[in-house]
Order: sequence, then C-alpha cells, then structure tokens
Amino acid sequence: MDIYEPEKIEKKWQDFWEENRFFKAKDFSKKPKKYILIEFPYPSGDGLHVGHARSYVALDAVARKKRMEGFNVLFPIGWDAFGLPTENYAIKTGIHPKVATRKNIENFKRQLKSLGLSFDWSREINTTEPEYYKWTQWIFLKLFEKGLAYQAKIPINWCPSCKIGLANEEVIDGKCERCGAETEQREIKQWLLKITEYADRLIEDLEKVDYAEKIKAQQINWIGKRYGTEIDFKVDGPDEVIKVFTTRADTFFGVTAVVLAPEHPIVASLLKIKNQISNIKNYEEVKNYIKQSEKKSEFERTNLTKEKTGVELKGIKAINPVNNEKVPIWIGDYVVATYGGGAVMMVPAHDKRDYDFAKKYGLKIRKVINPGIRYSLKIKIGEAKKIVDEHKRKYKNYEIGLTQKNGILELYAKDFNIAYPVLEKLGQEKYRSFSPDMFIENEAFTGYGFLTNSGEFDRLFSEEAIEKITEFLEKKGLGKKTIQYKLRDWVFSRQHYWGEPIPLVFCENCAVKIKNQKSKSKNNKEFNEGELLNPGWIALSEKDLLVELPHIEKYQPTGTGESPLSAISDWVNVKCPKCEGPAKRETDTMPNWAGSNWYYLAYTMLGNQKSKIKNQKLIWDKEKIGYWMPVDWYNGGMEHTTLHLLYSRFIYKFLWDIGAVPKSAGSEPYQRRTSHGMVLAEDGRKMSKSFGNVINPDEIVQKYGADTLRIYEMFMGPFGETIAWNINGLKGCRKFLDDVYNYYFKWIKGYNQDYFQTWIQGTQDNKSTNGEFSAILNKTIKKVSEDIENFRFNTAISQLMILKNDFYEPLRDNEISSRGFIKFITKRDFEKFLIILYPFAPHISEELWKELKHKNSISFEKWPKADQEFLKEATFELVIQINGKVRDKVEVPMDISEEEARRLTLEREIVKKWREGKEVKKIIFVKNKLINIVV
RNA sequence: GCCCGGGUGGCGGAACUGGCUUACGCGUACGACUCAAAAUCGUAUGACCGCAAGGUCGUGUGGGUUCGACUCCCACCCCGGGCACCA
Repeated sequence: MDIYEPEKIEKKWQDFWEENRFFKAKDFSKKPKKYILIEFPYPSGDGLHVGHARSYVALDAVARKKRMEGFNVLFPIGWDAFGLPTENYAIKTGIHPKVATRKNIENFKRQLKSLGLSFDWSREINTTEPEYYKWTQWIFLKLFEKGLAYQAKIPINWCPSCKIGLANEEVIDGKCERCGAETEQREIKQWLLKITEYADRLIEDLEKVDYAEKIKAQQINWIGKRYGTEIDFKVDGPDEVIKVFTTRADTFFGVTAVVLAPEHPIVASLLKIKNQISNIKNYEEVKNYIKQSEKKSEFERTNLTKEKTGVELKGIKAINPVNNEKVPIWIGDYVVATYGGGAVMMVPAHDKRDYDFAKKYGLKIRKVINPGIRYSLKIKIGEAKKIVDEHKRKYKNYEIGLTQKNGILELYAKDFNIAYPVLEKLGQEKYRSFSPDMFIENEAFTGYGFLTNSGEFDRLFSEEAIEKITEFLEKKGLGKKTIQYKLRDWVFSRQHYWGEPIPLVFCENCAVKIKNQKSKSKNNKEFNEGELLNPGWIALSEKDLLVELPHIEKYQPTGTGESPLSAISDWVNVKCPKCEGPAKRETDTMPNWAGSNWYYLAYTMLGNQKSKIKNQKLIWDKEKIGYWMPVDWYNGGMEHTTLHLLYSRFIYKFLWDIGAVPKSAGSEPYQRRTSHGMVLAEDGRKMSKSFGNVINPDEIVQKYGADTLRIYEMFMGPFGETIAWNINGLKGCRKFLDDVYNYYFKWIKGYNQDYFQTWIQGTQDNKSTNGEFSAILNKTIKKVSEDIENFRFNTAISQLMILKNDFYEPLRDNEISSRGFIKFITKRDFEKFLIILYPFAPHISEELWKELKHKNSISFEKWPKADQEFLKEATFELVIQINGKVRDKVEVPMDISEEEARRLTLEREIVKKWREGKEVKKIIFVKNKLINIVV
C-alpha cells in the first residue's frame, strides 16, 4: 500500500517545474499581467528563517492561483547582498564579502527551492553584481544632477574604541554593539538625499494605493506633517531675531520664556558679541552648559526619564511680539535642534515639558486657556459648522467651538448652559459622549479650551484663536503660517567597504571655478545643479559608469572614520571628467537601502534577454517597466514600513518624474502592500541562536515535507499577526495531507479494483457526487478563492480541512461496504479539491493529479468557479429564540415565509412551555435565520 | 504622552452588514486495536448546579442602546507594535 512520503515526490516535482520553466513570466504577453512581489532577502550566513518562508509561501500561493486564473504572473526573487552583516562577518573570519555572499546565496537558493516556490529564476538579481549596481549608481547620478543629493556635516555615532562610525542599529542603549564602549557623537561630512522634498507627495499619494491601514498610519506619522505658526521674537539689545515654531499660537499670551537648543546658531552669535554690548552676564556658565550637552550622547539627551536641564542667558531678554512683554531667554538641551528651527516658546501652564522646566527653575506660570466641556458629534463637519457659526454670530463671541481630531468631530463649550441650546440645534443627544476637561492643580492643561488673560482674544476657542493670533502676527510682520515635518533628509553615505561606490569625484580646480562663477551667471550650462550645490564635486558621465568596487583584501575599518577604499591611491586618484585636472574619487559607499530602492524595476527588465553588449544583461527598458509596473501585490515586514518602503516610494517617484519610468505606470510603485507577522519560537521568544530555539526549515522539510510546512505556515494563525511556532500544529497539518493521500491510495485505488476501474475512467464525471457534497465543495471553492485575495490563509486552510473531513470518513469494520467509504465522491470532484489545494500544497497535488491519469501538469488547470446553484441550500436550521435566548432549532425549507415559520414555531413543545401563563408581546422574524418570541 | 492593532475554551484561533459563541487545528480524558508502547481509529471536552430532564452564568471591566450585543455607544483596565522632550 502506498504511503505518503513527501521526500520521494517533492524533489521530483521541483525539478520538473524548473526543467520545463513553468513559472517564467512573459514580457508583453496578451494575458493580463500580475506582478507579485516579496521583499528580497538579505543572504546572511544564518540561512532561511521560517519567518521568510511564511511570507514567501503566502505569495507563492497567490502567484499560483493567479496563473490558474489566466494571468501572466511575474513572481521574482533576488538578493539584497550589500551591507554590514556580511562585511562584519568578513572582518571576523577573513573570508572576503564577495565569497561569503556567493556561498550564502547558494545556501538560500537551495533552501528556497526545497520549499517549492514558483519563482521565475530566470530573472534572479543580485545587488552586488556590477551589472546591477551600475544602475544603482546611475540613479544616484540622476539625483545628484537634479540637486537632490547634497553634502552636509552630520553627527554620527562614533565608537572611540573600534574607531568606526556606527549605524543607529549598531548602537544599543548608547553603547557599541561589538565592544560595549560608550559611543560619542562626531560630525562628519555625509551625502544626503532630499526626501523631504517629496514629503507631501509621499503622504498624499497614499490615497491612491491599497496599503493596510496601519502601514499608512505609520508612514504618515513618520513624515509628521504639522501646520503651525512661526513667530519672531526680537532680542532686546543685540540685533537678533529668534524664530520659534508652535502649533499652539492660542497659548501665546502664556509665554514666559524662550528656550533655545544649545546648537542654535543664535546662541553662538549671542556669545560672540559679548564684549561689545556687554550683554550676557553669566558667560562662563553658559559656555559650560553647552560644552556639557555636546558631550552627552543622543541617547542621554533623549532619555525622557531624566530631568530637564537648562541655563538662562542672563542680561538679555526676548520681546513677545503680541504684548511687547520682555521674557527671559534660556538654553535647554531638551529642545530638539533639528526641528522647528531649534527654538521654542515656553508656555508652562499648557505644556507638560515647559511646566516641569518652569517648576524646576522657578519661572512664571500663566494660565491662558480655560478648559471647557466636550461632546463628540455624529454629524458632518460642514453641517455642524454652519449651525455653530450662525449661533455664534447671533450671540457674539459665544464660548463654543468645533474641532476635528482623528476623524472625530468634537464640540467644545464653556459650560452646559452654552452647550445645550447648540446641541439641540444640531440634533444631538445631550447626555451622550460627554466629557468635561478639567484644570488640575500642579499639572499643565494641554487640551483645547477658551482663552483668558489674552487681551482682545479672550473667550475665543483655541482653534479659532490660533487663526486669529496668526493673522494678527502676520499683519505686524512678526509671524506667519508654516509647516514642519519630522521627516529628515536621508543620510546616504557609509564609511564602509561593502557597498556601491558613489560615482563622484572631487576636483579643486572646478571648486574654485564654481565659487567664482556662482555670482556671475545663474543659468550655468557647464555644471549641473548638483555640482553647483556641492562645489568641487563632479559627476561622472553616464558612459563612465560603472564604478566598480575594487577588490581589496583589507576591508577593516581605517580608524580615521574614512572608508577602507580611501587607502587605494591608484583607485582614488583620477582625472576630473570636466577639466581633466587631478581629482579624487568619493570613497564613501552607499547604504544597503540603495540597491533595494529600485529592484522591483530590475526584475521587469530582465525578461527575454537580447543584449548585444558583452556581459551586459541588464538594460534600462522603459517599455518593459511600462508593461509590468506597478507591482500588484507587495508583501513584506512591518519593520520596513518607515525605511525601505518609504525610501523606495521616494526613489520611484523621482524616476517617474524624470521619465525613467513611463508615466503610464503611475506615480506609485506598489498598488497593494500587506505585511506578515513574525514567527516566534515555541517558547514565545524571538528565534535566536543564543536562546537555542531556532527552527531550521531544512529539518522541517526533511522530516515532514515542504507541503506540510507550507500548509502549517498558512494555517498557524492570521497572516498579519505574530505567532509562536508549535510542533503539534505542524503534525496536525501533516495528518491532513496524509488523509488526502490515503483517500486516493488506500480507499479509492487500494480497496476494490473493480470499483477503482470505473472511478478512474470517470464515467460518472458529468454528474456531481451528490447535492450535499456539491454544496460543501462549492462553498469551499468560494471561500478559498476569497480568502486568498484577502490574505486570510488560515481560514482557507481550515475550509479545505472541513471539506476533507466531509469526504474522508473511513468506515468502521462492521460497516465496510464494497466501496470502503460512506462518502462517495467522483473523480471530477476530487480533482476540484486538488486544484484548490494546489496553491498551498503543490507537490502532493501534482502527484495525485498525475495518478489520476492526466498528461498535463495541474499547474495549468483552470481555477474553478463556485457554482451558485449549489451554494444555495434547500433547507436551513431555523433558530428559535425566546426573549433573545436560543431555546430550540428546527429544520425548515429555505425562504420559508413568516406566517409559516410562526405557525411551526408556536407548535413546538418548548415554546408552548415557555409561553405558559405569559402573553406573547412580539415576534421578530429574520428571514432564513431565526425567529424570536418575546413574552 | 501620541498613533495603530488586540483582549473569545487548557492552547493557536473561528464567527463581527447586531441574530446558533467557540468552526478548523492542537492538547487532555476515556475507549478500540496491541503482549505492550507508538502510530491509527472512535467518543467526549467553556464553567457551574443536577442521577437525569434541564437550568444558571459566560467573548478584559463597568455602564448604555436593542426583542436580541463578541459585534454599536460611553468610561476604564490590560497586552502587542510604532513614534517620542517633534513644542
């Protein structure tokens, strides 16, 4: 008797698929296209994680289903191989990163293939191959050309013991990940990309795409767009102006100080002129404070639990432009230098941080906002606004206001007497959703409310006051409306070896020339925008690409903070492409995100290679991009939401802007984005070598089979959620496949030869097994189809199990008939089951399909459609409730009328019992569902 | 603190246009097969009361709306993820 032995069938089918190039995507095919993408892996030495597998298997199922539905599917794979882990590994072991990468890729490839994933291997990419990173460099050149790349001094994390700059993820709690030494801040020149120029579009265009809500929210949060007011505080004495940013102009009359970040440029200039105008009296103290905070690491400064510190600039004051009040100027390192200009107005009564600071240093606290009461409204903002405005006009500055927060419309009022008449007009219930704000002693009140102690603005609602006060300042020329972003420009250089060289050179001659020319002519044809922006940095011409990463044996850090490339003088020293004078190459390399910015485009361009240029496979091909883009479904980890996903959207938009991507492809690279949850170890912790709890997919495939692993990873829980591995769950999935296999071999083929012969010929094929089975079969087809689209793979599998349980019912000995089974299903119905099982468990499906005497692979079968006729059931169980509690059920025909149902129900014994001595008040009938008797 | 999720049996989780809570899987118990074990198969399995028929309670907590609430509304508690002296 045949037993299910996956190790005997899986490899066979994997080879078969590969040899026949089953999953090759065809450029410009007439079939509609579907571009299905998973985040390409970083080929680390650890090998494939079962977490990778979860994502890949899911989208593999999608890809396989889409092919069956007649789509031309592109489902590619590649390697994101530049970056630190490999470089660190190389430093530790002495194995060159190139060699390590090659080995790791080999291992990954073997592992991926053992899972039976239907990748188009002919389009495999590798970001570290020259033919690939040539284009990564090309994109950088274009960014530079358009003035979107610039150099600036940026503080980096520096480990004084390893003598190397560290990425943020290498700094753990302010300490170096490798040696544990405290890291310092060091300023070095870095290349930055102006992603901030795209901030608005990166927010707005989210409306065009289908991303999970939390992904959108996270990106919007990360970009952090804030509308506010910029206010000028003149310094009393020296001729300086402090610009502060605030979103709460309504608290303006509560300002009792201005606080500057220690790095604020005005601080330096105020200190410089000390002797001339004799301003600052505590010069030494201030100097000291600045020095102290410079020493503090980013970690220390942003540690929220630490008490805030600061120092007053004694001897000078700032002038509040709204009431000409003179307020002290402080320096405090809790003020973030890079946001809102590095200066804040301090309103202790209405900001928690300011309150703490004021309490500590004995600054004045002046209350200017009175809390009101708050109702959330159930109507549209436009409607509400009209009524409230009208009401206000009638009663002049009435203390009432509207505001919308996170999509919830709220009405604020000073008190109940004011609120009630308005609520009545708005048609809202007075008691619902009410919540009074309160002013608590010894705390700042940070909510909206009504102004007080604010001169002519008294009694206004916060939101209105913000408008009015900003207008007032604008008129006086002392302030304006403005927008701030949390998003910073993207630091795009690394002082490491294992990355793409930046295709620029530095030329002294040209630097001088640009500095001289700059004032003369603005329309400079000789230099591009990037060259003018970064005097001396000259772009290589496109034909000089690629800048190959030189093969070196010493990729250890230099100790100076420079990239190891700087040590290769014959590589560094070149001729300037502009003036032919002596120039030096940029020795920084790109971060590991560079290659992943555009890899989804590379896949599209790799089909049907016809290149004539030697060793040049990858050619920029707009037509192919146009055919395949955008990606229809992109799945990846939540951890990439604010980095890779945002960066690659930015780069794509840029390429689209300059016409490198055809306009027809749309301005967004990914139409749909989903994310998978993490797979934790059985103990609920993260899988980690140090815990010894890592599950190796190789072992699972070997012991249980790839199909079992695939089914289990889909079944273990909701796809988007984190879930712990459970070996018994896996075994249960193996049992499911065992049953499928046995159904055919043990019970159909193995039981009775005569019966088997008629079955396999499929003479009854035109007829379905029976009505009852058809109903469940069609229901399953429907559910599996929908669940795959909605990435609810766990319920798809459970439905397949339900279907299997329905036909897999071995008889007990005393019941055995000539057939061996209670449930008789036709060959045709069994085949349908195999087809819908195929996306999840392709090997076993192929195997059984072949057993059923099919010449063609199941991979090309048509995806079945649910037959509406069978979805309708003839009868249903009418639920009988008494006072809303289920008391009885009765089988009745579909679409039973209310009268009929009533009559049937009232006849039931139980119902009679419950009605005894009581009066039937009401009967509620829900068609095809239930009947509820209220007594 | 802010933003997103989430809280349902012993466990992973189903069911959410308001209408049978706990599908599917795991675990557990008992039984069959076996000398025995494993595997396999069968039965049971939310809690409590009861010999039983049956009843009461039950989807984080407390209220509310409704004939009827896991689902809607209000307040709160807890867990996970993201951001964070961002003014």
